[in-house]
Amino acid sequence: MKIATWNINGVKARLETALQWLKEAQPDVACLQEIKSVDENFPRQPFEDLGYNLETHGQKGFNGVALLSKQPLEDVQRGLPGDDSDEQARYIEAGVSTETGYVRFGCLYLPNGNPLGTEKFPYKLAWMDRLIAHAKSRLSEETPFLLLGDYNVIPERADAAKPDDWLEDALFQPESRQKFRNLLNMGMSEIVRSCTEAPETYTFWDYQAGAWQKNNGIRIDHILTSCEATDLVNGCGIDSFVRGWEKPSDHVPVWVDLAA
DNA sequence: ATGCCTTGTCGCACAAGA
Repeated sequence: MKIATWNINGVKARLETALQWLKEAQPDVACLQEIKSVDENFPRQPFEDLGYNLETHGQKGFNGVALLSKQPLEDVQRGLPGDDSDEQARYIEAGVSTETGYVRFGCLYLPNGNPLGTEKFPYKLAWMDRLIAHAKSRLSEETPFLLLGDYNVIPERADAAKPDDWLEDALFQPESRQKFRNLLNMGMSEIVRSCTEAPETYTFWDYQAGAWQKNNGIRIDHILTSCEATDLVNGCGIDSFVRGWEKPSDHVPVWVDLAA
């Protein structure tokens, strides 16, 4: 099965682009971020017409995540545990039954954290602590589990075309990168890096200053897998061609193919 | 050094993104 993640930057603005990509890429599961829609206004019908089951966790104007799946979505969980006062819609999790068992996946939109010096950066770090705690709980189940999404973290210098431009940015702070590594040190695998060592592998290009044309990108959309999920990985990819389409998102889809 | 674009909200500009 093919599981993809994509920050679409607005489901209404991206509707035709998203449908076109789904028809071409044919993911079994798609994790969408930044839907920027409340649940009741999400354009469900065109996705359902393509054969997808759909679960959303939205809010007005900003953020918002959604899951699409050709198989029924089971045990849907909205919101990241650990802070009942957090009203930002940034996490949704569910599972699907396959011929070989059960695969569970979390779709995340990790806080940006900029600008530094405001309450936004500690919110990002606290959110990452909650993600680490939740991952620890899920990993203890010793079943195939994936965390896919827009992490808003540049893990290494090689993950930015111009790493020095990001030194004062929340995406590349030592604290952000350390907490990302904490997830890996718990035993999760970062799939794209383990599938390819190709240089200039990015998932985001700013709309401004011709970043796409200059390939001035960063790699911030990631797929992390539990050991049990890592064992199932057949391959992965980045659909960077979507960035060259009309009316693109500034992010592109990233996917993993599982023997499940 | 700043803005460069884009989206959504709602108003005819602004916040937020990264």
